Amino acid sequence: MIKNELSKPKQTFRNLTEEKRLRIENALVEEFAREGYRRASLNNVVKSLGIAKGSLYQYFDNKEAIFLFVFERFTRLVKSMVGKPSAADCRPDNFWRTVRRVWKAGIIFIDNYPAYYQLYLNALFEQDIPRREEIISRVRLFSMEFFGPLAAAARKRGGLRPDVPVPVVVFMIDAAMDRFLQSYARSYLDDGLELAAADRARAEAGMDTIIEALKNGLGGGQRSP
Amino acid sequence: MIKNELSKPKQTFRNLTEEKRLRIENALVEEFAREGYRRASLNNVVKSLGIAKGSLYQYFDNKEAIFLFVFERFTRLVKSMVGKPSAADCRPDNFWRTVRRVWKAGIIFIDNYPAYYQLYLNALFEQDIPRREEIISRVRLFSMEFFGPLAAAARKRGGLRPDVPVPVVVFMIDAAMDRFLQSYARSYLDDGLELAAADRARAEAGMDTIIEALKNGLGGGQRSP
DNA sequence: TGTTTATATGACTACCTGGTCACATGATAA
DNA sequence: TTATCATGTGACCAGGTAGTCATATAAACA
Repeated sequence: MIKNELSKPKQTFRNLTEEKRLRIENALVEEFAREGYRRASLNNVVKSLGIAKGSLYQYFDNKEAIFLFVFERFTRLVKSMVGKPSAADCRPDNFWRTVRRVWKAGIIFIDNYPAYYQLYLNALFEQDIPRREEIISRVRLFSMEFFGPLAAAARKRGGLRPDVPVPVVVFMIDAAMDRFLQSYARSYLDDGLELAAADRARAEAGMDTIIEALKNGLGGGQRSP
Repeated sequence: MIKNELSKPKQTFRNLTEEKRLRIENALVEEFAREGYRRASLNNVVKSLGIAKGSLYQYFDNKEAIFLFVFERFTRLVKSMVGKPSAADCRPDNFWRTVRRVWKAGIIFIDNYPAYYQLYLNALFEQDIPRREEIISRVRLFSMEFFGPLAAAARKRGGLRPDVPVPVVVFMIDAAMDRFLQSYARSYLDDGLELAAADRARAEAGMDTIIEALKNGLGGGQRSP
């Protein structure tokens, strides 16, 4: 995860009272989440906030800077919720427990910040997003950076199959987790798991089934040599 | 998969020569693939085609109808490439071979029709797409309809673990396949598998590793009871 | 030939966008 | 009080959009 700031609001913005700043930040997230980057309308935002268009440009340089600022808040939120691997996470025999912990953090994140999650989905698949590759890999690399070393350690200790390369392990966990969370967040993507209702208990049960299946495989009794 | 047509072009369009019709269809796919639905510009399309704006509206009712028409062509293409389960596909001990066949069909589809695949990705994640839920579930349900019965049969015969429900089996295969194909199609989504180069041979090798891992699990030697 | 019917055209409308700028407001300092 | 400076304002601009419609063209038919 690169430390550099993506975008800095003007001093004027930082001088605002926290209340007003948060009101503006929230309105911006909501708009970008609902409409994506390109279609998001700053006219809309200022209208809903009851401030003048010019004010927004006293706070930020342009639309791109606004988007990057909002996206950076998303990555900060994710990092603060998932954190770095703890000492317990690093014990190789805790590997699947750690997977479960991070996965659950994802569920909680969506419950707490649905708009920010939607913002991320939009960034993932919309074209012409400013510095798109950079901001997406900030999030995607996070997964590899987090799970990669843990998986490598677990594999060395025999907790993971030696014939599956670490990148494939991370890929599969990430793919299952991502798709699961997308289904959880957006009902019509639901694939028959019926997570739509956003019933946290049911979601966790589904998650556990999937993690077990990742660990033990889908195949029948006999293992290949 | 519902049979109803999503959108019908006007008679005028159907009266065109095949050459002109295809030229127009291709230009439309390219535009929607590159820009998504909302930002796609019909002005752009007619300019690049060298026809008049009015002509487009002689062929279709409006932008929505145009998009739905193009998307329907995508679903038709997918269906024609994957087809229905063959007799061989239905043999329970051929389950993983069938997974491999469909997965490979996905790779070939992306190689042959990259714009159509991009169109699908846009539809997946853009907001305010006409009849979005309907058209997405048309594609997603396809996976369940195709693999569901095969998985159920394989599970009954002991080819799949009895403690993993069929929807979970389909979910995991679909999630891995989808994410793999997304990485294959779009380099910056690559998660360390290095499929970016679109090297078909390497892609198939990666696919095989993932399928094996789906089948046998990521966990170490010992199985849970 | 003249007449009807189908298709092609592009100027036009109403509306939206991001961004600008001359000016208004209010607070602080001299 | 007056002067200075940060902040707030909204009319305005250039440029884009989807969609319309009167008119031109061409083809088919009488």
